Amino acid sequence: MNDSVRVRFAPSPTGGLHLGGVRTVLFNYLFAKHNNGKFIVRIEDTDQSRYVPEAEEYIFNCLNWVGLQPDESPIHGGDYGPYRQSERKEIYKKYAEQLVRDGFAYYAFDTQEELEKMRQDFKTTHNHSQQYDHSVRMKMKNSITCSTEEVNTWLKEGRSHVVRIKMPKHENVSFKDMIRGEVHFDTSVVDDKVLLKADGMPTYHLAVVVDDYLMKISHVFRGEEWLPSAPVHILLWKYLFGIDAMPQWAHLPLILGPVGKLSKRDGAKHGFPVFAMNWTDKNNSEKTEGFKEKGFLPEAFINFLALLGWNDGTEKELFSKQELIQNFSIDRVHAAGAKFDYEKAKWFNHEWIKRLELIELKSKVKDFFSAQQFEINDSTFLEKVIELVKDRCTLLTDFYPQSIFLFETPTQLDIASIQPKWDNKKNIFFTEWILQLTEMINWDATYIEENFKALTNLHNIKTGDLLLPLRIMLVGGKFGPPVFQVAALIEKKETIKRIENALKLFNS
RNA sequence: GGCCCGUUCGUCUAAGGGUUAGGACACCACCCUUUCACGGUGGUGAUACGAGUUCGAAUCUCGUACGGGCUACCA
Repeated sequence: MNDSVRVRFAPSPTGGLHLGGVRTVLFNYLFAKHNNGKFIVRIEDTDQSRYVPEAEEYIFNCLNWVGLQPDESPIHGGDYGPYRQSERKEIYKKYAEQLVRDGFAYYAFDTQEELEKMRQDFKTTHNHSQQYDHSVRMKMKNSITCSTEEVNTWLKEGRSHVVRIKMPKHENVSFKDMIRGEVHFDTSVVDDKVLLKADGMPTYHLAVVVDDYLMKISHVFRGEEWLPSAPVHILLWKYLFGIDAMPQWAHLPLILGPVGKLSKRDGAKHGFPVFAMNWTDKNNSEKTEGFKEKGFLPEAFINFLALLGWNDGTEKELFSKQELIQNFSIDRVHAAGAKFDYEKAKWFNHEWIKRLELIELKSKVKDFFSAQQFEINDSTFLEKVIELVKDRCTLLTDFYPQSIFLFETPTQLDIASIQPKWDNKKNIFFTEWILQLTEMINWDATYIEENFKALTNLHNIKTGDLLLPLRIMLVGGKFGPPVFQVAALIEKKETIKRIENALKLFNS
């Protein structure tokens, strides 16, 4: 449809990658791929105080895990680099100065203390926090209020200063959002945002406009939290590159937690992950659990994320990445925020565990066993195990408890649930069954079951009364696949061994 | 406080003037299952409120209420 589609995800390397961040990546990616366009990742590392060195690598690891690979990025290369804003510092400075020259921005020399004083002085019951805007601009220390000589001297002295945009008074700025339609702002209520900080780094507002222009970004998908600063960006586009060159905007609905915008805290409080992968905060060693380690499949993860704010208009809910690419369209993204539902997320995962190719599932299950210090070598056996238990596994972490007894003898038996009804009659039955099992030649589930039932008849005991004891003997608890299939899988020798051991325990 | 965005079952959503307001998750009941699940059938459950436009409004308009976001030399 359009081969000049270029979109970008622009994370700030300050910590773990949030659910909402991944959803933004997803919509960018799907839009790009649907339109044969390019998906770019740009690192917005302009805040030196919040910069976390490990975060960038972590972000790319997450993208790798979910399978949303960038076409261009600091590590994938590309023709529009550098892709880290810290490496583009000089570029922004040039544009900031151009804006000052053209009268769209100005130097401001106010110290932190002076800013604080201003906010206090102008604070009223009706104005919680006074902005640095047209109403106070003339009372502050900047290149509009001070003489040219003064300003030049300060500049020469290297006095600490920022560049601020000069918001026009009473101008209507509007643009067409792809999701929300026309959105209007009165520039009088927008403040004179800082464009270039005292350390020479740009703020987001300047950098985003400059880089989107230089990197030829055609469409911008970002979270709804950016909507209020859109007028600043629109004006910068107008001043710097012309409104015709401006990309199309789409402000994505927020992903909500139990109270407001979903946060890391919500996850900790309610026991669900919020980050894509495990993240450890180096400062306080605080660990935050990720969807990957929690046992989610990337297929399920992107599937439920896509359905948070988008649907294809049919009742279809299960989409592979390819299907998402094919069917995605921005006009089916809706405007209201979506509350994250962990139960539904788990349902998606369960569905994907059931439908994923055995080969792919196998290696993941193996990894989760390794995480429990248990190495699986017999791949064919593992396949049988997966087929047998996958219906009972919602998360990949469930495979271990749901099938470990197929690999090794259970150490803990739930004796309590059979003890009250255990008697010598049952003991005699099992003792005799062991003898029959020893003679058995056809070791398969149906055959074992038939044999078992025949013997219960002979002993005049209800089969149902013996099934649970057998299950506890072989599995250890009241769960798991059909008990004769368990016996078939663990083989004759092990079955007999487990019954013998359990018998000793039950009778003591 | 100001500005901006939003509002259909508890949750995710369909229905773009005419439907008994549909589906999915969760929940409940029954069936299947001599365990636990899967699966199957059915059920509870929603258009925030008030005006207007219209023969007819969940759908268009306005107001109110409520929810959310922003209001940093953070993104």
